[in-house]
Amino acid sequence: MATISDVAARAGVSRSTVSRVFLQPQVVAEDARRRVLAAADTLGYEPSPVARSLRRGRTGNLGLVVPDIANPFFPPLIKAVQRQARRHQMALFVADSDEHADDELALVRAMAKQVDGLILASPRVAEADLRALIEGTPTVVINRRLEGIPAVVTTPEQGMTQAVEHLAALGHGEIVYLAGPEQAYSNQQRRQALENACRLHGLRLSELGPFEPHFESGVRAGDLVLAQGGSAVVAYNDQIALGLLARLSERGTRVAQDVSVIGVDDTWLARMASPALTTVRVPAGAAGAAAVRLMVDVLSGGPVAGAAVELATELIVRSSTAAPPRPAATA
Amino acid sequence: MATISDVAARAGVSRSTVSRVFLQPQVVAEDARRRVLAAADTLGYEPSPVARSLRRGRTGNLGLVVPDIANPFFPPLIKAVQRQARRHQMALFVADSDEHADDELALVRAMAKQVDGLILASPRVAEADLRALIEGTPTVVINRRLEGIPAVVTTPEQGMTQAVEHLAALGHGEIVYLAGPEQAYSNQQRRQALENACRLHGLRLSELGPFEPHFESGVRAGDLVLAQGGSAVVAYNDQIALGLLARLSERGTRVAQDVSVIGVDDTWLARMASPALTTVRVPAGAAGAAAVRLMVDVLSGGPVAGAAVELATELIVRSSTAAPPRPAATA
DNA sequence: CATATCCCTGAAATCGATCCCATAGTGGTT
DNA sequence: AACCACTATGGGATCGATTTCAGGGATATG
Repeated sequence: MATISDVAARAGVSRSTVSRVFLQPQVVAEDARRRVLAAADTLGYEPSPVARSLRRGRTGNLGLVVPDIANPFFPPLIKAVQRQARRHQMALFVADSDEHADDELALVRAMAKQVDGLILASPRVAEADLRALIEGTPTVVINRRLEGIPAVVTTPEQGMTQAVEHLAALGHGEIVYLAGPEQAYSNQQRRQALENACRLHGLRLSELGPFEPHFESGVRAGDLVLAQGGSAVVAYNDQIALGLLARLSERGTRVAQDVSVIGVDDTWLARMASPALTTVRVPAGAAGAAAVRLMVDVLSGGPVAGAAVELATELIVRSSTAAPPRPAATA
Repeated sequence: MATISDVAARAGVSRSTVSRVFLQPQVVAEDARRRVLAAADTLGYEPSPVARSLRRGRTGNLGLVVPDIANPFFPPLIKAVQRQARRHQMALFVADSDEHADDELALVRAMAKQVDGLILASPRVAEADLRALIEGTPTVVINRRLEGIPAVVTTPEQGMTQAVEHLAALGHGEIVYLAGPEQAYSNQQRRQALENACRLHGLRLSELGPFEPHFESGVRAGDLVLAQGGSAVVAYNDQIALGLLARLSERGTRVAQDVSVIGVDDTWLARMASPALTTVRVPAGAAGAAAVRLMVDVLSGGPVAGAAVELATELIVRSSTAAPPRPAATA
């Protein structure tokens, strides 16, 4: 690989000049600039990002840690982050923690020193560990609140309220919540929103779980729901809801007619399921983009220590919800 | 952030000694080692990966570029690569090219100099561009053959042959192939395998497309299939097949009974669809792991220039295939 | 006691760039 | 002619580590 010195020698200028040609072309004389570019071209020279990072103290890279790439909620978020990062001339490095706190820590540790900023989506790590680790690395979290750390959170209140109203309007009197991972911030948030809405509209709420946010968990939940009875189910996320849908169909229960099911996230799977899944849309892409914007503010020294961007959610009604089989106490 | 000099000063040793404590602890005297570790601990020192990379000429990072993280085929591959990389003490950086050749080039360019090796999954980039870009960066490709570049390819022959045999045995006399992106190596490979198998078993083969490998393409394909008629369809991948399934159901056509559908990839969606999708399993995880192993060989100077690992595929029969509605010419 | 051997340590060069500072040269102004 | 302002360039320190090489000191050997 050619270095800046090689180019300088070939172009008959100093290293400084070569450097300038790439950083502030305007200040270099037309003549010298052309010679440098020609030399760089024939030598196939490109500035070493590593050396540049060392000297500058910035890498131009952003890191993103997600709990599970296979969860269809995250790809749109990742894509949005990548697009937004590119817009600010930064490259994005993504890592997957496999829903595992230890791996998450290891990943954060590996990344922290190689990126200018770290975006953590739905981190599971214990707060103390996390704080210790990101000491010195600008960090933005998505879907978790940590005092003093800028965050983007989606607020389930609106969506969950709409969901409860929707079910109440259809005549349901009680709701079963299929809980997500106990330590997940989103789970606590969603449960709380659901509780509040139910209290407000006089619906009974029961809970099953916790479940890992996977399709298989939903399948397992299906049997529990059938055993316990219940006409309306709200799942922690679409994946669980879809597993539930599959299992209910398998066991001869008609989704919507017999049991109404609502998911959360509105991943593309919700649309493709049959029946199409009624779900609370969570703006994943918007959250990712907002996180990058926050990060940019942080990096440019903005006073955003505890800033939090809140993004609303909304219910998307499709075909997995309907009036309960035997009219409940509507009147 | 504390530097090696800070630690050295605090521990009362030279920078060399500090460095050695982290690289070859055995050669440092017990006493000095303890002092250094203590100093490092209180200062919260960790060697700067950037400086280390510059000096060593290696970053300890691997890069992986995939065409679409949202395609459920890739997450298992990504996870496998990440796991395998970790096993070799390397961190993995993932980037998504959005099925876009230009973006892919830009990503490769951004990554190339910051990683020790690059793994390109199903690259769409034109061969010449690619070769120019990876000049000087050890590269392994997955699902594409490029003379002289080590590769891991999945061979559709076995799976496609089994698929054709399966359909033929059920009594189908012709197959419609829903093609993937024209320039995709996998598409050419799969079409070819299908052609050969059809010729061998005397089935007629027709083709629709090309389609982008998305659910929506499959939906669109559904109408084309219905218009043209045909009792058996093989799609480029599961996503297209699932879109097809959804559309056929929507239009009142019963999958399996009226039209048999076979996908390729065996992503987890194939299992969850209803009816569950018969599909050709492509070992994504194994491919990822194999790619890392190849990469490690390359990096350790092994003579693997043109090496190619081939991974077989197999048909997984589920519920989307059945005998054609009116018995075809079986006897 | 002199010398060889082995361990441990530090000095200094190096990786490839950036960037501050000094200066040579040019042109304009009085 | 003297001076100023300004532009383009080069020299050299620097980022934070690794690594080679040489040497000091302790121990063993003759």
